[in-house]
Amino acid sequence: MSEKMLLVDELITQIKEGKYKPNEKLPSENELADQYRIPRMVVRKAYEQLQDLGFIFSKQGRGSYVQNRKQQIPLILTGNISFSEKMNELGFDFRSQNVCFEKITYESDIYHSLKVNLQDEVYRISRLRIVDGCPIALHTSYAAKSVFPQIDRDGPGITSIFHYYKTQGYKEFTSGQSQLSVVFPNESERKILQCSNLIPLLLLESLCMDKETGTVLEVSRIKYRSDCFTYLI
Amino acid sequence: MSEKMLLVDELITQIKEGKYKPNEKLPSENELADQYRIPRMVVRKAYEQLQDLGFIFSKQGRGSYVQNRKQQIPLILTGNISFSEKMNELGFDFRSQNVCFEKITYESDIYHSLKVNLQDEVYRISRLRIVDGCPIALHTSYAAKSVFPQIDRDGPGITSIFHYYKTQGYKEFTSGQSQLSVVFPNESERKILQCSNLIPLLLLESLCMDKETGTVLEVSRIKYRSDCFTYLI
DNA sequence: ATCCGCCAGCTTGGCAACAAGATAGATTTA
DNA sequence: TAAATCTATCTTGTTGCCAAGCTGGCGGAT
Repeated sequence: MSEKMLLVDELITQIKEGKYKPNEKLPSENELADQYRIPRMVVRKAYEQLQDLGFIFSKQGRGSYVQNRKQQIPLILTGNISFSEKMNELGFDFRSQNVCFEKITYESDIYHSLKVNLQDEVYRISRLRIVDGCPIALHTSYAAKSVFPQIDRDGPGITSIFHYYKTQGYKEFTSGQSQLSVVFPNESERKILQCSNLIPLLLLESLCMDKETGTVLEVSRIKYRSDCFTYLI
Repeated sequence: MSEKMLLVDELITQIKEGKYKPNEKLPSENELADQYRIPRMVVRKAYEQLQDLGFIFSKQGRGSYVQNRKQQIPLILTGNISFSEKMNELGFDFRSQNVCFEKITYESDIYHSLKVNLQDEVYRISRLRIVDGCPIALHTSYAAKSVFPQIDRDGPGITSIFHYYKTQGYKEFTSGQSQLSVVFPNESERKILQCSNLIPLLLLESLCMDKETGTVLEVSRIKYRSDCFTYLI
């Protein structure tokens, strides 16, 4: 197993160093196997892992090629300006797309964070963040009907949640302590974010509260593709 | 390929839900293959990926077993108190170990950040952070001899770098803007951190400066095992 | 009764042969 | 001549078989 890992390490280094350019063909499995005096299956497994990691893609009958990597966009995590403002500041072609709106079944941690009880209706609103045509983050908000009585009607049209909050009479916001962790995408997230299964996602969880009253407006969960960003904090 | 990913997803979910307990034996490759009506090779590949991800381990002739996962320790990232202070605050059995001290060859970004010139000697000091006997972070500092004239003599004995700075006459520190990204461990990092190759590491890069004079004391690079922590910011 | 060795049957690991897809060039055909 | 087809050869993908390792039970020797 270690042989595979070492080969993966070496190939990643070579790709990053630019020995192989994007869309350039890599050595065939047999060539590499002969070169390193290792079984082809080891090279195969290494190539498969590089595919999962999003570094290369392979085509039967053709060969394996270097995937062109996303640029690393520096992103300011702190401060409570909205995502679109952040991106516009940096001068990126940015758009947002509502991908999902639905009522959720009871989830204790979310209901607890929102400070609502079991009978309350809670809705999930997911927006996909797209930069230069490339989906780079999935922003999911959980909001209660008891705070936003018309959420079930308005929900499907929301693309900027901060804007919606303002139309509902909330002017200034504070965010609770944010929690950061690393997760891998599940099936649907892979499809939506168009990434392979070993792209780590940076998960940022926080609460958004009304500055004046302290009302919890939403539980916010943002999953950023870690291959697209570096974060400044 | 998609079949493998779906199976990996499902098995991870089942492990997290506790369907399979730590050190419990998983179904054999053939059993799962029969159950899901898929080739054994698909199950094999799924199991191999779960090994790389640190969820299971396999023994030839025995079977595959659930790896007991590390607990998720909440860690406060912000503030400029030292790592050991942070951990003591949380009441963890914490120790630190000097794993490496050596002069580095020229690296433009580090030299630039330290604001030193090509002739300067720069040393790398790496400390391994261990909680409850489990290595969870690798803290690497780069410091110049022009700032710490006796660094080449003192270096090997340093375990707390903040303490060393204080002995050198620096009292208060500020940290520059921190940059956060996600990387995978290389060969030596895998060995030191005792983790498999698909454990994402949270890389936190920052500068440490003397509050009074603004002198850049070090470039700091901390690699945290993402399976051991959640981060509060 | 107890111990030891053998063997059958399970497990994961590895490999070689084959399948399938693509391509380039030679060859055939209109 | 030009287009179509065949073929040799390269590529990645798949499969099935056997090796290697472990376990438990059976049976014979002590």
